[in-house]
Amino acid sequence: MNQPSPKIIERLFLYRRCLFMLKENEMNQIFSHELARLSGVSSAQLRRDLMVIGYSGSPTNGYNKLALLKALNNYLDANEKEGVALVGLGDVGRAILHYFQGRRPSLEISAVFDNDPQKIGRVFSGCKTYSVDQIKEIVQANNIHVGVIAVPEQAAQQVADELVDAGVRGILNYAPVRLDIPDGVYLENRDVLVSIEKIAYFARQV
Amino acid sequence: MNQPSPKIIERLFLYRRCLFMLKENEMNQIFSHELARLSGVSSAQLRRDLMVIGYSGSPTNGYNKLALLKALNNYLDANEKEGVALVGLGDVGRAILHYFQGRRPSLEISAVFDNDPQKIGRVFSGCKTYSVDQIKEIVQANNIHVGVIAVPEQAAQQVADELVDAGVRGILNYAPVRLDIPDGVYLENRDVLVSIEKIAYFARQV
DNA sequence: TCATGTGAAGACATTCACAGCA
DNA sequence: TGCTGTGAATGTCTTCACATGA
Repeated sequence: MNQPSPKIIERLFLYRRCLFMLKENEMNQIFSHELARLSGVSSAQLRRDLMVIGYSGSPTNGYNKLALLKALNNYLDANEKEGVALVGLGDVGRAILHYFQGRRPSLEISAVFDNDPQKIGRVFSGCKTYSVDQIKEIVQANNIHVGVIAVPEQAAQQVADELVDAGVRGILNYAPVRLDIPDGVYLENRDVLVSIEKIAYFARQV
Repeated sequence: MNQPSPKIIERLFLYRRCLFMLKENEMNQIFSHELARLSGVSSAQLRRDLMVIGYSGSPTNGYNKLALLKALNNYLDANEKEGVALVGLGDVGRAILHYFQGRRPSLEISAVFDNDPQKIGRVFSGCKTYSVDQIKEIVQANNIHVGVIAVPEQAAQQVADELVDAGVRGILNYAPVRLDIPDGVYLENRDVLVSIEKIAYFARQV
């Protein structure tokens, strides 16, 4: 099969999280409509999505939770631990760092960059802070392929260029600018301003 | 025309922001391919999207920036100023508050809620903090229809229920849980963990 | 009987391609 | 000529509906 779409991948991560939250329960089987309900999707969509990971349930008993979880882990996670570079330690950067660190065994923020001399050299949430001038050096030395941009809009494009130059292949951008990124680098934008405006727009419609 | 899709609305907000950034330039006309380039979409898509706001450009000169901006404002903004309720003043809540406040003339965070007695009653970024027990009272008194949830996952569903009960019609959820929300309330989820996992997944693909 | 897996249909989104106009 | 606005075509995503098997 071709590369599954970002939408499918996102839902697979979501199913995994929902399954994970249930792991404690005594029952170790779950039906597609149950997991679908927890995830907020239709059961047809859940079953269709699961086709891509090649795990099959039983028509009588549904899915085995642990086996499904294992299949999802196997499909979604890297073999070795992966590092993430976080650029910008303002409110947004700090929020991401505190929230993210330690949540996923196979993924960690392994370098943080800022241009505030007060912060450079210090350790936050177990993660050392470097100058933004060192992006290329540190990202390459640590073999990092994922970057999160949480700097003000004026600095975002330059940071993106440096990350890409250093070999980063996926970028999550919280700065409210459209980044110019070469093909082959996966980019998603998370603009709080646009998000809230959009919610407000739809809240207004009858 | 029917209600345009969330995707189209989001891009309209994006076009507006790109136009706004250009406002200073001396030229007051812009071609679809120029604005499309800045926004990172195809010119065909830009033109198609603009159909919904009913603004027409000229084949010779393209679009008039100010007229287009005005048409977008008219289409996207409410007539009166709208209030937003922010629940949770941890790292995420603070980041949103600092970033958002004062950016849009027609939209402001007009009430903040938290359960930390140290914060209740204080004013942050011009915005008074209330106890989460007061959600219904304050949201209704201020005629708020948009809520942003930035509380830990355990508290999120209850906060959502209270917001909906108070009359909120659009929710932006930063807590890493799937919320159960009645039809008619517009919901979007922004889960940092899933976002980064997804980026890492695609960064890994050749 | 009831849930899975999946071909086929349907809904939705994007792109193509061209008429019409200055 | 070169751009806009848009019908038609293409592509993608979601749902339907049913054969299959326990």
